[in-house]
Amino acid sequence: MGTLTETRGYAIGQMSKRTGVNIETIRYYERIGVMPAPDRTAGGNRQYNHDQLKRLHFVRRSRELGFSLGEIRALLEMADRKDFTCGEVHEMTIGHLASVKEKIANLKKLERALSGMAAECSRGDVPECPILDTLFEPG
Amino acid sequence: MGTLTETRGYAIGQMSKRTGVNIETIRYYERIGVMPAPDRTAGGNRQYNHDQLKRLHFVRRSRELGFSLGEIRALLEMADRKDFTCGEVHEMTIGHLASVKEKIANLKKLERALSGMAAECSRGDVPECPILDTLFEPG
DNA sequence: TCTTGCATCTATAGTCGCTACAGATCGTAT
DNA sequence: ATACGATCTGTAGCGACTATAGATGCAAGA
Repeated sequence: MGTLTETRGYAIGQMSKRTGVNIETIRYYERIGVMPAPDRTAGGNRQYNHDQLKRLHFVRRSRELGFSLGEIRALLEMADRKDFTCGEVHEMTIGHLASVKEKIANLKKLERALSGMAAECSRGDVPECPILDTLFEPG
Repeated sequence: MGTLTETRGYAIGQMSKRTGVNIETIRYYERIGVMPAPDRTAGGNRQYNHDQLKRLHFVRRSRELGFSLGEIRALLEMADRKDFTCGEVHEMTIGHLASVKEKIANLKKLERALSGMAAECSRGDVPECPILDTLFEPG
């Protein structure tokens, strides 16, 4: 039965496979306090429970969305204490969205600059290149 | 006259002001071999020449365009040896451009996901939030 | 029961690109 | 001569992991 599996919990490798988070990274999350210290087997191996699995999913999904571990810690602390409001979470999300938009804008500038440089390049076999020339310019 | 200034070279602070690169960062570039070890005054202060100023400009502009220090080192080595061709530089630029485009695409995905989550949020004073719910989901 | 062999353990160092100290010395203007 | 800012070295910290070494744990087969 699944019940037995549940009471035994998940080994770190199981957690890794289920969430896609690297084993080393899971231990790292524990070290920095993003994940709690789990139970241990008699021999000292980590044994996670279902809540901890959900928590690790949360961390991974948030990281994928570009939240920093600091932001994730803040979100998790609110969720742990249950003292958050939906408005607070919304605010954090909007703030993060703004920084994502800014990053996109900056990268688009880069994209234009790189395309421009590449377009002016003859791609020839010659040892002179407008790209390098541009980069050596002071302005 | 400017000639005197030129023979004396630039102190690290001058380099920093002219290029916008932090003093600590200039020393860091020297440590990792991106910038050469400059001459020193009798007392041991760094004295840069005009070529080194140009080189630092190159590094800064390339960093602004998102090239890694590894890529910059490669470009500089080619330029130093003068054994590069325009086509090689073009190739590196195009490769970098591709990774910039990829980053933009990924960030746009994030942007959509974050906007979607924020839109479903009531922003209320209630301690329940569809954003957190979404993040806790396994999928 | 023993052995094989993968999984996991701890601790430490490395990555990238800086940035921030502390405490000493240099250089220059008055 | 002195004051003061600039620069010096060396080291440690950041964020978010990743990699390694060497020692164990654990489960399954003979």
